[in-house]
Amino acid sequence: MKHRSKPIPSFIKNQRLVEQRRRQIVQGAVDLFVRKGFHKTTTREIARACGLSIGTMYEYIQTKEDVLYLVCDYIHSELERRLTEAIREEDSGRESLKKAISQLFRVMGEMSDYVLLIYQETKSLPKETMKYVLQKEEEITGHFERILEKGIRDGTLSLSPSSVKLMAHNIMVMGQMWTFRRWVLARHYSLEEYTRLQTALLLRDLSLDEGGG
Amino acid sequence: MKHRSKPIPSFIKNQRLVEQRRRQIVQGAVDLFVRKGFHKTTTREIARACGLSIGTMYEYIQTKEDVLYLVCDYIHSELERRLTEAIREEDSGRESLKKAISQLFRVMGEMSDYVLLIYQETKSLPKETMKYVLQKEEEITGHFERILEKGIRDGTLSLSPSSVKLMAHNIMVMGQMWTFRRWVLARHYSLEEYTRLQTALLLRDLSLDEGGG
Amino acid sequence: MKHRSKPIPSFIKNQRLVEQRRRQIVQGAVDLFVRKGFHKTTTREIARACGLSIGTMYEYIQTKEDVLYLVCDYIHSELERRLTEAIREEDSGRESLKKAISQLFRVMGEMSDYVLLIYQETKSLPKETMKYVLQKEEEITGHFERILEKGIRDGTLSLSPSSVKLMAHNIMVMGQMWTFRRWVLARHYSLEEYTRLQTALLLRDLSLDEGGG
Amino acid sequence: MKHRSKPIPSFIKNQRLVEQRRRQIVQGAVDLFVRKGFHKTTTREIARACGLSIGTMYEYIQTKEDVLYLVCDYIHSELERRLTEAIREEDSGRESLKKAISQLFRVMGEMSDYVLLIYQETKSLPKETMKYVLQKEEEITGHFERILEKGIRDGTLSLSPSSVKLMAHNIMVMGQMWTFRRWVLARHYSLEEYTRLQTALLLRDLSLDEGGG
DNA sequence: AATGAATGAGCATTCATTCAT
DNA sequence: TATGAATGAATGCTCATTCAT
Repeated sequence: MKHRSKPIPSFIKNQRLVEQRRRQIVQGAVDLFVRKGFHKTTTREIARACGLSIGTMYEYIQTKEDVLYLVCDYIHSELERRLTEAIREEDSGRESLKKAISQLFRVMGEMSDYVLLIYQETKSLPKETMKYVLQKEEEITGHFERILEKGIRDGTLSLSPSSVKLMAHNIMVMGQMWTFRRWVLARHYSLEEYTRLQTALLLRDLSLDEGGG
Repeated sequence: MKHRSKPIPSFIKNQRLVEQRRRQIVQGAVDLFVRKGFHKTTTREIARACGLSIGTMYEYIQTKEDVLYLVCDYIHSELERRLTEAIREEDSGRESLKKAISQLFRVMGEMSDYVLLIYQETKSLPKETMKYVLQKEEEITGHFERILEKGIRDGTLSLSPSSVKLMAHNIMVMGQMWTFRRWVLARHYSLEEYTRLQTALLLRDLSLDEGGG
Repeated sequence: MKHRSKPIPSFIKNQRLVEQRRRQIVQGAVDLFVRKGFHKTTTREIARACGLSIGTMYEYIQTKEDVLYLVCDYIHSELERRLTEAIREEDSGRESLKKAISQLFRVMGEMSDYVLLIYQETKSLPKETMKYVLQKEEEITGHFERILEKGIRDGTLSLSPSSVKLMAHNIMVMGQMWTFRRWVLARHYSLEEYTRLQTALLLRDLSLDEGGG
Repeated sequence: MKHRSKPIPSFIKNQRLVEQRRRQIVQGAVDLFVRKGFHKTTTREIARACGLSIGTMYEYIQTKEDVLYLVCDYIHSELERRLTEAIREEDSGRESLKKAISQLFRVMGEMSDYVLLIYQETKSLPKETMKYVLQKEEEITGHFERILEKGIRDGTLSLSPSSVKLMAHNIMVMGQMWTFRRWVLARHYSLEEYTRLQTALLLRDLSLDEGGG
């Protein structure tokens, strides 16, 4: 199930330009959304932030919600890109998992504002558009599912097949947890400590001698 | 550190009446917020839903954001009430934890719309008000910390003291996870299955023979 | 088939006030529409012209098109009111017709700007709303149908029944013609001349000795 | 007084090309205007409909209102062309009139959408431009004046000279009436019936034995 | 001659809040 | 205490027109 982005119509014919301008729009909007939230950000602010006139901006989008979608899609793509770059084909399942979890925590630490944004504003998207965003989220979780399955196959991880999906989600949630609860966790743990403790917990759940589910 | 609710000024002297009317307001607003989100709900709609005129409603609040705060506070109180009613003084730490986790998943399943609301709209509160909400959240997590500490003291749970807070948050997050990811989890697991699998995972992490942290 | 006006929702509860304010709105809007046309008149101009703030005006209407409907409905009502006040029960059909035609031309002469407005802007109304306006138009024509039928019954007018409707429309159109073609007719005929000539023509068509249809 | 079309400046030198492109523009615009009205049709839509880029289109017109003028002028020309092709020099006045009326009703029936367009949108033209359109309208009516005069001269029609203009306008209005009131007339009469009844009425008014005006 | 990206003034509409009654 | 009419700044979005290429 390969993810397809929702096509946003544009009045502009030059496709290259459309992509460039939309990157501009996303870059201008993302920090505004993070700082003020989607609803409190005005289209005029977005236009100013991305260096386009309001009229020009609207040549490349149809509604303000399109900007939110573009932002969410960008964040997800960035997330996925950075996650997958840590995965090597030749590694064992367990090794892959270790690296992926480590990268997950690092990336979530660095992109926590953005991840928070997705969780808080996805519901502001039109129903149809929201599905695209949720599907992308599921797809990212899918990478962990595949690592876990590889570990089961090559015997380096222990997990019942029916728990694979759940465990993949658990891993993702532990990553996101830092973004949701940083305001309190950071008072007690550094990101490194947090990463170490949570990784230990997760790997122990998947150890051979103990079994899972 | 006992939680104190943020005092919302009112023009009305009769404190009993203030409380009654605010309960009315919360009951009218909460489902609107769940359904449409805070920003897309108008004060007129809230007034209609709670059976007050717009003028009267504003006698009991100062701003629309006050309603959001009252709603968040109500949800948190309800959450805490239902969580604590499952905890018995005479139980062992391990026994308490089992019951509390079981109750947590049950309550999160039932209140998932409300919990989602808090996570999506807290950021719409004024900075100062937001602190009250986050503090209440932390306080609820505190109940699990205290159960874990009891289990360590009475020897029924195994956990390093420095991991207590983290583990309490992990438990809370596993509860909330159902609200955030229900859209996909529910396609693969029933709430009962989900509860059973996650509880097993959590309790195994805290088992005597395996040690924690 | 009694005409019912389209109900326009309002946020204001006091029905008396709604009617008063809507009269204000109509009075403010009608001359703007006549002078500039519906599309070139802004809601702010209407609000200013009727002495309401833009916000207040929108408490009494839902859309700008509602104002157009209110204006059309007002014009039609005024037209009908002035037409019917010339009709006496005790008159013969022929006598009624003479008076009605005379009054029709007088009223059309006086209200020609307004009548023109209806003809030029009705198509700017939403489909559903347009039906109400057209129905009212038909209803006004109906008065002439009934006069013609009376004349047939009392033997003072000669006309085949199947031509009654057509002749009623012919009469109406001759009245409106002055509003559509005043710019050229007025260069050659005074309204009095015009009325005299057209009335003679119409009455001759309905004379006993000649028969109709 | 021969009608001259209003000259619309163009940046393009090649006059042949200007005329061809303007025909294209009119063909693209006319149905859009009929369907959506002048104000609700955008220049972009017109450009798309006539197969020109927006920039190219503006090489051949100066403003959107120029398109409306071109459309009105085209409709009038078409109207006149089809009307005059039914008139034969060798016919008597009465014979000419019969044929012209018959053709008038036929053409009005076929072009009713277009005729309606002129009546509803002429007022959207700049004052100066509007005069050209009204003059053309008057010129078309002039054809009937000339036929009536011929009938007076050759003794086949009876009409006082002072009523010639009025009667010519009456004829035109009876033709247009079908376009204005088709929505109700068509429910009671077919176009054929309508034509027969109205023609009978008009010819009776002009009969020798009865006199006119 | 043709193109189409850029512009920004302008528009209809909303809605939290106030305050006279 | 309760009411609800009044307010107007603010917002998302449009579109005729221009002009550099």
